[in-house]
Amino acid sequence: MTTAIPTGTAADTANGTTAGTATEAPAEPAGVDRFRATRLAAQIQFLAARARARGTGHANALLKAELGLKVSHFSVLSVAASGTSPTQRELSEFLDLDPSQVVALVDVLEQRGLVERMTDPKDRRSRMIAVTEEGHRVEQRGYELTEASDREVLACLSDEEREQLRGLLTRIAF
Amino acid sequence: MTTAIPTGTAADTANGTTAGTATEAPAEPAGVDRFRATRLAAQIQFLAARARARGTGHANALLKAELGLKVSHFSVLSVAASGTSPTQRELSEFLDLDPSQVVALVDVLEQRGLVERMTDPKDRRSRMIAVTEEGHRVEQRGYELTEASDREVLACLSDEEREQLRGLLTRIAF
DNA sequence: TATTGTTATACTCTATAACTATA
DNA sequence: TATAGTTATAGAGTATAACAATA
Repeated sequence: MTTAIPTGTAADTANGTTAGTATEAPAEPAGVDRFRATRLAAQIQFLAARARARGTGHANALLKAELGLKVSHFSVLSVAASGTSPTQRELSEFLDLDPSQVVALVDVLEQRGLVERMTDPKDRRSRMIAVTEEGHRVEQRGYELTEASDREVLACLSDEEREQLRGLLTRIAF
Repeated sequence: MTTAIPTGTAADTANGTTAGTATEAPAEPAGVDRFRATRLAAQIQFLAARARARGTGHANALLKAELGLKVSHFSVLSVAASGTSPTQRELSEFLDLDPSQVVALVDVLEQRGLVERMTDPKDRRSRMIAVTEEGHRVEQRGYELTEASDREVLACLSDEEREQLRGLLTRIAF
């Protein structure tokens, strides 16, 4: 929905002498692109927010279209499917979600038969989230979709640059 | 509020033989850190969302404490203060905000005397946002605060790495 | 007493539809 | 007719408080 950022903004090089409309001013970006020179637009915080918005929007669209899930659902499912038997409390802490949000997300996943709540025998207050076979299949497909989303949003970067970015973000995130 | 990510998680190297409590297992991260080995936690999309959440949370806290503003208010103010005389429509497009959101944000800024709405003489439907002297002072302070927030959140990176990150994110965001 | 999960609730953010004034 | 701004409103996302079961 909100992925309306027009592509091909700065890629209009190699124009040469094929000037159709008479726009010969050398360095005055058209339309809203002139704000890219703003000092706000150079702040990493601002850029990260934009990049995340694009990424989440794109991934949400892919996941919703094929699996009827959102990124938040997939996050819970993916951690649960990693063989670590997380409790809801742990999911809440690791994914920066409120415990009540985890309840709602697990409810959806459970209703679709993708996960099951199992009481932890070591602490009967806790619920360990186990993933069903179908859940593992959906998680696998969701992973492929989110990876494809990543590649598309980061298509302007080389493989090496993507790994650079992953490394830098990992150090910030943890 | 949500910036409760505990620091000093993986920095416990160089422990040698000073094992106080008998935890001699070589590679089993404690608590919630074991989920960092999840393949979800390696996705750039996931990492960017985390980094942004930390950054926005921190910047919001600083801005609210000293200026009573949020990042979204500062974004509008900062673009308006850049000498580009943006209209609300342009702010909406560049900042990925709904036009109705821009109305509310400009309302707040105007009520505090930081900006003024001026009808564009070339198109009397549009409102150009002009920044007052006080608005420029607040924007300057807000910029310093958000820069400080950036530096603190990115403290784990060297200056060179920060510029690398800025460059990569710029290409993704635009 | 403290904690996990749960429910209900409120608050914020975001998106939509209808209206006005201009074009 | 179409667009900029405005208003009201609905929906999603997020946070808070109270409760039951368990520690």
